[in-house]
Amino acid sequence: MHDIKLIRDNPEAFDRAIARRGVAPLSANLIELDRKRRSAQTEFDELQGKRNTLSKEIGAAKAKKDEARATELMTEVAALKDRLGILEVEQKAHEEALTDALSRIPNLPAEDVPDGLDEKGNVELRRTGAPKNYSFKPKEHFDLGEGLGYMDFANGVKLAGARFTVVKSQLARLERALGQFMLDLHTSEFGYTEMQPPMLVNDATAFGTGQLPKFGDDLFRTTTGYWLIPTAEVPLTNLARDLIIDESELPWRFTALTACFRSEAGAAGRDTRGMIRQHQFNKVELVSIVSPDKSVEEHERMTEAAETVLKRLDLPFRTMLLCAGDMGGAARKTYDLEVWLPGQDQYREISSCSNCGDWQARRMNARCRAPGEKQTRFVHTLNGSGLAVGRALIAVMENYQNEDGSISVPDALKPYTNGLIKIEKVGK
RNA sequence: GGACAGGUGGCCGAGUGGUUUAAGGCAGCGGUCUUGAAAACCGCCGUACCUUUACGGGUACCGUGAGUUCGAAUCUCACCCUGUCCGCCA
Repeated sequence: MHDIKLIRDNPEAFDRAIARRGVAPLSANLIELDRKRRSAQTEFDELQGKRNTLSKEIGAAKAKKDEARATELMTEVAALKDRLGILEVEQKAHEEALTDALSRIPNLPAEDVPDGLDEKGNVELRRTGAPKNYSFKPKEHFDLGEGLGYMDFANGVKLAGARFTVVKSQLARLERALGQFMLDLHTSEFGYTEMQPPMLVNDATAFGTGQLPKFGDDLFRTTTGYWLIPTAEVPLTNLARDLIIDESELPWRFTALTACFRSEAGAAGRDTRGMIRQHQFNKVELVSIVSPDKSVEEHERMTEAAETVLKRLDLPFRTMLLCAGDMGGAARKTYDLEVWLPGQDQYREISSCSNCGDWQARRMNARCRAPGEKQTRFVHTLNGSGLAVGRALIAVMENYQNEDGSISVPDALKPYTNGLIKIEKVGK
């Protein structure tokens, strides 16, 4: 959500900024809508004030038993009614139109975000860790998983449909270990508080983080009107909704391991094999709520927390700075972490860390106040995957595979696997 | 799911159509007093929007939305939420 006052003051700058995201100029329309809204409201307020005064006089006249005077005043007020009704409807209509228009515009890119319309414009910032040399041709995760008998795509289809998988036995154990490891890291070393939020949310919550009104098609919805969360960012960020938080309490840092549900409406045909793109997957999410002057440094800190997961797992990755056209609508600036997948012979996204500035905070009406100050300010919100657990499982499988199709357990996960150090086919 | 009771400012709580401009209290902030503190006393003490160069002025908000009325925290309707009991249930 954008601040109409800012647009009013800097219309050209606003149009230039949204142009970087491929959006046509909007400021002239918005300003006109705002002008109409304000003119209706001003007149409405004045008339309403007049009515309130007269109504009070009616009360006074009746108290004095001056019925003649009261009747006279009542006809005077009655004359205001029609105009008042028209103005109220007009004001509300303009306000709704303005809010709706503003809520559909993506966030403005930060100044240090590069130009570009799609992923080709992203900038590689650094590479960490080097891909291993394999003395054999590394397999993709689905071949490894099926070879071990621990990744069952047929039963995923049987139980649910395409883009669902049943993970079994030692591999399920490994996935659980990954989640525990990540949560422990973020809570004990980076100060995040572990949460178990609802995985079904209402309209207001889905609106707050920006899924609604534009992207409802990407979500699953229950027949009772709940939305299945596409990421724990949605419930965790909305914890700040409708609050005025004392700035001495900030930052708030939350983490959660939840299932995430995505309809993948626009991804037909992409990544159809394997577990890369599922309707349901587990993810450890990081969310920070900070005062407005702290979000830039918090963004770096959060990205470091996500990178640390990959470093501890000794998985090679690169850090990308997304260009203006490739970011999600809520973000001002986004870093993607892409993990090396030797089976696929390429880097694949495993984390995305975004600074949303005040864009979500305005939608949620999430504010803060410095001690002793009267003025409230919108908080800044940040979210990042730390990491996508399903994809981390894939990355471990492909990077730690052995020639015989078994998978070594990374050192960092050994405390979580109850003695299991190698995943291999057991029994029949 | 059924029955009943509720939802008022940061918190408690009064308020069933018009001097209510939401009483009073607590907490908080400032002041007087005090070596300092406490107590006492005095004052301040919500959010947003519109308007104004400014000082200021105005409007809305008593769970949400609609309605009745010249006028609604108060009356009507719908919905949401909370509590208690019953039923069901991990």
